[in-house]
Amino acid sequence: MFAFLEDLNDQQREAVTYDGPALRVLAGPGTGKTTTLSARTAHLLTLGVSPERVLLLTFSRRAARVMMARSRQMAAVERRVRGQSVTGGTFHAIAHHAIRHYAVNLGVSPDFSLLDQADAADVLDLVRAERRTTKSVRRGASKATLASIYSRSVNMSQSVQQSIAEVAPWCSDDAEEYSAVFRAYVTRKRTLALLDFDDLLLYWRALVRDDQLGARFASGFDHVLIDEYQDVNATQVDIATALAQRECSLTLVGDDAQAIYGFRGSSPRYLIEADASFVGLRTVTLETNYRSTQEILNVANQLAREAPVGFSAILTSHQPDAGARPVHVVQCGDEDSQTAYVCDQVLENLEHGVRLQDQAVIFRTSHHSAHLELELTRRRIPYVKYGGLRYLEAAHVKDLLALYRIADNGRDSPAWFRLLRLLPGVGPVTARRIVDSLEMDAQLESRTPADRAAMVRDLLPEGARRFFDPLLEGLANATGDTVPLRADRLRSAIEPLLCAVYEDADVRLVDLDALVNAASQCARLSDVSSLFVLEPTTSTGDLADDPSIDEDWLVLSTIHSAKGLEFHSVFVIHAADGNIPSDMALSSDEGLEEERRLLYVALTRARRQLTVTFPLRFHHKPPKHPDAHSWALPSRFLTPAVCELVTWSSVGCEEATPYVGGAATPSAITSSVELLLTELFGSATS
DNA sequence: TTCTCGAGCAAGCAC
DNA sequence: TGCTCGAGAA
Repeated sequence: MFAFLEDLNDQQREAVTYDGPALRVLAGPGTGKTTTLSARTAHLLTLGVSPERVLLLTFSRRAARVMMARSRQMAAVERRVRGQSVTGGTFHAIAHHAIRHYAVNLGVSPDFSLLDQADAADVLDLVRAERRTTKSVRRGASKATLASIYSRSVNMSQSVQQSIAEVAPWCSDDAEEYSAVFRAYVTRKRTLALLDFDDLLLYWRALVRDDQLGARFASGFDHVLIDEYQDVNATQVDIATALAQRECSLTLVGDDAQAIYGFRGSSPRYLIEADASFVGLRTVTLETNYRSTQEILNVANQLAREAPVGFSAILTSHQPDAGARPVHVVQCGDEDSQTAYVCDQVLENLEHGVRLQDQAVIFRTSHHSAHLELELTRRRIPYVKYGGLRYLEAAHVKDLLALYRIADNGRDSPAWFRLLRLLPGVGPVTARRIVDSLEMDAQLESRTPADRAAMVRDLLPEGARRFFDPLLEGLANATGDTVPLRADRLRSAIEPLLCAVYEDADVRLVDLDALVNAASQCARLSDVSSLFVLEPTTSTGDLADDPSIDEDWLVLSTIHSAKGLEFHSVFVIHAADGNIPSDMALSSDEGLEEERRLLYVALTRARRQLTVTFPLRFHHKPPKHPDAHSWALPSRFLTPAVCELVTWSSVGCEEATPYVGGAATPSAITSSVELLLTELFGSATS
């Protein structure tokens, strides 16, 4: 027997050594999912499967990296396998590679640019504006909502009408118009050689379904392993199915209790009903939890038990632990006391030898950490934040990426539009006019980016040329140079412009180094953008200010970004009703249940210490009531039965009453009463 | 046509 | 709190 098999339990070993067409591993949190998947990969390699014939699909680059490194390590112990890596990455990243490779066969321009979410929304907004001949009285969906309606229809293969009903019911009367906008969007993308995230999956699906191309693609792989299968959407299921039909052995790993991506078309039923889709599917269930104390699992189990459906697995801790600390719920007077409490506890843990890196503060939405971040900075506690504002969402980063995109795909109108508006004296009208004339060009496809830049120059107002000339020169000279050289040259070319546009340019320019560095790994400049978009660095800290390696830092993370991670101590903050569950999710039962799973994911990140906090009084910001606040209720998931399993305390407010959540009344009622009183009498504390 | 400034408003999670 | 949109001045 191979050494790495000895450390596994029976179920894990069964999963690792399974030999057949399709395997499903149902693995609750902390049950050794990563270990099992890595060991299975290592096992395959040890049996002689060559690494590049194993395809590992994950939902985050971090997961792919971890898994690939571990399997390599395990296999290396057997001394039979060289340190070569399996093929791995996110669905979108693998799709991207495949489409670049087969672009010509797929009828896609090999120079295509990739639109991220925001880019896609911009293009949609643009085609909508172009179609709006008469001034519509009704105010439509925001461009972001527009994008999510589109994406939903595509990913769930459902009508626009249906998607609107789910996402923006107030727009239901305009379904026809939205469909027309989406048609125009599709056409526009094709003309300009643009692909959005959804297109990546659609084209990949088309590829694997095609008789010849699909066979060719699939023949490159013997085994396909898919992590977090509860988070796949219909398109991804189709891809998996097509690969299975082409004789790839499939391993699906997931946990329906941790399905938290319904908003992008995922559904846990694909995992649950996998036995119907895959012939000969064998199922292995992992139930022993190696992560958390039984105290923590009891709370998670109780939360699970109260779900109307699903949550089949009840977790049992492997750790016999007499002295385990109970789960702590802390009711805080307001946000200040919540923040102070968390900071104090973190420091206290640190004094007891728990490194900051082994402590995490997790929350429902990115901005929930804003208050805490200020205080951490004030107290000089270093931290990294996962999720939230991404490095590549920063304006100046997108500016340089736009230039990179143009350098490869001179047709990329959104990139041109973005770049042109930076120039002094060029506003939306001029930029639009120039982009239009580029698109009108009969020889659109045959011109080089530098040719197009020269055309642009002629259309610019005099004052803008001074800034544009370096760009023109950068684009013109770029041909023939290596990618890193071009990347650096273009960065230099855009610097004067960015200095003129941004007041804090000196800070921003530093960020661009990361882009230039990334270029050294890329075959083409537009891949720099793809690299960042598809395999995003998970924290802003990764790139912005590389914290020195030996430094310790606290982890802040959204619940979504925390999935798959574990920490000695976890603080779940802002666990008030309205935040968890988010009041935006309350319109449907599925929405509410997804929020329950979200809390479940949050709780099960903790190994030894779990603290849940919520501020009783918090500010919110309706117009005209700058000082308004409302009184929060604890999350409705903190039911009496859950509360029996935890200890309660309070800080910054009166004696703690084990306040029972389960409020059927939304916090909006308390808040509206409070608002009225504030309006009449002013704020009580100010 | 661009730019500036103030009023009004909106809201998340992510490849 | 931070952005988008509209009005008005350059």
